Order: sequence, then C-alpha cells, then structure tokens
Amino acid sequence: MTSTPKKYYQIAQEGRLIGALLRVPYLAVVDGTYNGLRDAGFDDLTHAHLTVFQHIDSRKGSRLIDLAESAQITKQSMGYLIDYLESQGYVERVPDERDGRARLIRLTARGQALHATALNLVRDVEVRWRAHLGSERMDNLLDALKDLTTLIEGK
Amino acid sequence: MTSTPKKYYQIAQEGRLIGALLRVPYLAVVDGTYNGLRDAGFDDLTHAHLTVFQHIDSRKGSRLIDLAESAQITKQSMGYLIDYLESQGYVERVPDERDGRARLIRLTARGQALHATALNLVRDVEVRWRAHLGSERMDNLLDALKDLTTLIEGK
DNA sequence: CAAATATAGTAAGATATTCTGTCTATATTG
DNA sequence: CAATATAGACAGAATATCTTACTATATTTG
Repeated sequence: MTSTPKKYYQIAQEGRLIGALLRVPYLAVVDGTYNGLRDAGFDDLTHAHLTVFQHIDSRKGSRLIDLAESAQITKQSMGYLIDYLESQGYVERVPDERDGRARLIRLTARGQALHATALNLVRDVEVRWRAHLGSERMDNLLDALKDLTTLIEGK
Repeated sequence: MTSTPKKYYQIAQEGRLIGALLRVPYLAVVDGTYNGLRDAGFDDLTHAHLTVFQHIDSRKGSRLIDLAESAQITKQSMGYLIDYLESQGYVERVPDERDGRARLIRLTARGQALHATALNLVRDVEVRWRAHLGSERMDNLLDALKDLTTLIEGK
C-alpha cells in the first residue's frame, strides 16, 4: 500500500478545544455530502467543485467574480472550476443583461439535480443528529451557532 | 487588481443548514489562528503546515505515518510538509527507540513555541465566544459538539 | 462627452501541493 | 529463516491555484 486518503483539521490535545469540536462535525457534513453525491452518481467532481454549488445562487445564477469572492479563491481559479463544471454539463454561462462585461453562471438541469441532492444529504445529517441529541439540544445548538455566525460576520 | 485570497465552504441558501452553521465558526477559528500566528512572527507557514501541529504529540513526538493518517493525507505528502518544517526549524526527526524503521517527528523549541501560541489563540476565541453567548449556552454548545463528535468517531 | 479609471472575465505560464509507483531497511510471523 | 508487512524516502506525474498580463465593457469625472 502506498497512500492514505483525504480529510482535514484539528487543534487541541487535552480537553479538546473549540476548534477540534467544530472540525469533526463540520467535516462529517462535508465528507458525508461528498460521498453521498458520489454514491448518487455525481462521481466526476472534487471537493473544490462542490464549493461552486455551495455558493451559487441556484435560481438566478451568479457571476464568476462573486463566486470567487465567496469561495475565497481567485477569479482565475474559479474560472478553472467553472470550465470543468461546464464541460460536465452542471452549469452554463449566459450573458448578464445588466452588464455587458459579465456573464451569469447558472445551474443546468443536472446542476439543479446535484444541488437538490446535496441539500437532502445535509438535511439527512441534521435529522440524524437531532434524533441523537434530542430536539431541544439540537435547537440550542443551531441557535448558538447562528449567534456565533452573526458575531463573526457581523463586522 | 487581479485576485482574491483564501477561505472555504458552505452548503445552504435558505434558513442556513447545519453545514453552513458549522463552517463559519470553524473557519473563524482556523483563520483566526493562522492570522494570529502570522502576526506573532510565525509567518513562514501555510494552512497545510499547521495541520502537523494540530495532530502531533507535542511531548513525545509522532511517527510520520501516524501524522499522515490523522491528517488524512498520504505519507509522502506528510513527508513533504515535514521536510519544510524541519528546514524552518520547527521539528526534528529522531530515531524511534522501539522500531528501527521508524523515526519520531518532534517539536523543537521553536515548534513548541508555535504550538503554545496556537493553543492560546484558540482559547482566546473560546473566551470571546463565551462572553458573547453566556457561560451556560457556551457549555451547552461544547457538550452538544462533544456528543456529536463521539457519535461520528464512535464507529 | 472624452479621457481616465475600474470592473468582469480570459489566457498563459509558474509554482505549490498532493498523488502514484517504486525502493530500502527493519519487523513480525508461521 | 523465509515470507510478508511496515516505516519511510525518492522520483516523477498530475492537479490546483496563483501571478501577470490582456480584452472588452462600464463608470466617473474634469
């Protein structure tokens, strides 16, 4: 054997700091979604490609530059991802009515199918976790995470 | 201007699913730690290098192969990261008494300094979040995350 | 309104990261 | 002790992402 596969972060050792505690569930969602999509036949994508679906406006489409910004990569890198997704039939580029320089990246039917599948996979995880924690604790967890998100994004 | 920098995931649109809610705080910790280390003078590292510090046994050292497994990359890739960290004086390779084939990757004094700084940075975040949420909600959050971690890693 | 500047996107090439395949040395096991 | 497994290193390929530079269209401003 020559290798081992893919996963990610952590930060503590002792009583497990907040970084590690967020990391494990977060990566469980990410990897679970990735694997679920693969099992559902969407097996021609990498994690990087999925970031596009996570940031795109699934109805109206999004500009390349906006996708790049929210995914925090260069527009050139996002262009590279989009080229591939376009070649695989997940997205299409259409002119943006409101700006002759811009184009909208829009989900095709296949892209919409992937998007819907991904949302269902995440919701499944949420349901399993709710069953494990109980509804009250799960609601409290979501509330606390929302508050932190507001704090972080707030400014 | 030609570019934009680095960050990561998400998954919902509507009421924000669990993936997005975990992602924002998680990345806040990761990026906050990365930036804090940079500001503290540890500015010759990438996120990938930090994974080593997140997985290494800071006292006894760890084997390459174990680091690779917990970071979920190939041993060759981990070797590449370790080579760099060794060249920068963060770690050293010493023979493993108990296995002639193996060597232990150990933190040098500089590596220990980085490790301690990183732990403090994460603890600072935890303190700020505790102040924001209040102690009871923070404790509940940590408990829920621990339970989910156990569920996920449990089997 | 013409000139200057900014923005959206593409193109080309460099660099960095991670992988696959292979090899050596040491351990373990039947 | 022969066969097999494990820890790690080496070489090279593949891939992802970045930097620099360019075109076309928009916006701003003197």
